[in-house]
Amino acid sequence: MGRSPCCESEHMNKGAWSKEEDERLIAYIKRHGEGCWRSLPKAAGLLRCGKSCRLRWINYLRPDLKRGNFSDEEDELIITLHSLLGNKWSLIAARLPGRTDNEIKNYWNTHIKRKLHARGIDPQTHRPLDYTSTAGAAAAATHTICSNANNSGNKATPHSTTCEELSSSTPPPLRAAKKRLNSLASAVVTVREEEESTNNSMSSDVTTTTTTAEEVQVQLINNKNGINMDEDGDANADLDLSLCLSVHSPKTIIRNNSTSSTASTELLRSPPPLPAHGHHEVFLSLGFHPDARHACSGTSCSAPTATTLDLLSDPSSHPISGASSYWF
DNA sequence: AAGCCGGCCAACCGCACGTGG
DNA sequence: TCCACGTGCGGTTGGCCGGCT
Repeated sequence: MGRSPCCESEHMNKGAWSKEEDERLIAYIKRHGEGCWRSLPKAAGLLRCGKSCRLRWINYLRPDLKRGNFSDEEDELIITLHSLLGNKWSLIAARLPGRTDNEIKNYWNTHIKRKLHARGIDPQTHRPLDYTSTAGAAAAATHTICSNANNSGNKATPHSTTCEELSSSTPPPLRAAKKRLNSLASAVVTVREEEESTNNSMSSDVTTTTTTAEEVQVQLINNKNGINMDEDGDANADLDLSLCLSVHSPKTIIRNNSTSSTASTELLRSPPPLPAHGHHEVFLSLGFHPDARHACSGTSCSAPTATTLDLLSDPSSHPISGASSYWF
């Protein structure tokens, strides 16, 4: 059961915001900053619930919002990110400055879906619409299912049965690992040459076992969620999870923008050399299938249960003086 | 001109998650 | 460990608007 609605008060305004309400909200946030949404309406003299204020600010009033049509580049980026992340609109929005998750979600549903259909692409699987029941199709479907199973909506989908099967067979540590990865996904990724001994709160959780520029195997050890990540990816243990990190430059992502879910496969298969400077796109793949590590580390990433969970990136620039160690 | 229809999008709703007591 | 609370996310709704008949 969820919590009761936050705005059950009978005297709350609902529906479209008036100009005066907008001005009050903007003025208040300019003075006091964002946060404390529950108490904000009263403090700002608004007859709205906190959630409504937050939505109005984030989706409409924020000064850094980009207005106007989506560019072709943004279209392609959204398609690429959706093929990797599924309906994780907030994560996709994080990669498009000035765009909100709501805006991207609406744009996806009203424009891009149609665009992909016109191209003969299934917008959910990113596979050709006539793609039939080959092993590859099954793998792709599973990939999507895994990604979607991680979503919170949990609305029934045409694949819901399989999804439920997968979810129910997912061992608790994996669920915790997914949570963990999601939290990592919003963390800053920094690549530096030195300071390997510098430990932040994450570094006790994550140890890099190799530090080549092209691929990093990551072992999660004894983190606070109680997950034990085994680098071996032992075939006989469901609980043996493996992670792989591959590092790519943003340009490569665009260049490899594919109309199918093989995009990530290609990227993982042949990551380009790290540039000396700049920031990097990092994909995390979590596998709970014995093939997952193998899939991530080389030949194929379309393993049945390899799940690309989140895109890690930091749009702000971070000095990179090399690529010998990674932490986040 | 009026009615219908479909597209668009701001806003809402229900739920999950993180956190602190 | 449990519970309450605040926050954020993704799916859905409903009203507005323009095009068509």
